[in-house]
Amino acid sequence: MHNFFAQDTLAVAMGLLGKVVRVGECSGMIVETEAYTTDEASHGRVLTERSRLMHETFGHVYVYLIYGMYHCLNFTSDAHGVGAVLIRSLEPLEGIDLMKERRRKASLRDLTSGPGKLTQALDITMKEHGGGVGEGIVLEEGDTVPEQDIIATTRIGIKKDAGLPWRFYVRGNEFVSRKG
DNA sequence: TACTGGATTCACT
DNA sequence: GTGAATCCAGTAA
Repeated sequence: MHNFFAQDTLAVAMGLLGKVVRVGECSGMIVETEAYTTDEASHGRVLTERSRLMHETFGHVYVYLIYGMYHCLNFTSDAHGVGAVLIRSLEPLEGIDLMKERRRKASLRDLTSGPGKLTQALDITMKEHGGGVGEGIVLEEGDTVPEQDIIATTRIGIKKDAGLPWRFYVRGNEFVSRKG
């Protein structure tokens, strides 16, 4: 799995679709990702303390706090460049009751259909930041296909002049990739 | 040292 | 469709 993250970021973002993220007893299949490299919208465009992980590692967990309230889960990528893949949505698989409790939501659809939602459901915070994939946050090969269309219910909140990152998601049994 | 604004979500109209 | 919540990394001075 470590070599998987050495690939270029777009390949990693696409390859993550269908894989399963597990944190403790909770798990979900990745159904939407977003690729960030050195474009205007990416933290990786400049080397800072925060973005150093994107520059210097691959296969590591990159978590940041957004709007002072929500955490976003990324995996760093690209052995020879700068990159990270944002996990935008999951299809809940296991530990659904616990995830509902954390989210205070009854609807399966709303449980992990957004970057801030899934970190809340899986209890992912800054404590996971910098760890290697496979430590607290485990990635497994998926052995099923998504049963329902679950993609992030909100638009990407990137300022207009920054351009838009590549997005990958599953719709039906189809893998879709598009810019923006 | 002091702003500024964001890879979001939710409640409300 | 609109606006508020909330905090810290990045930036400018």
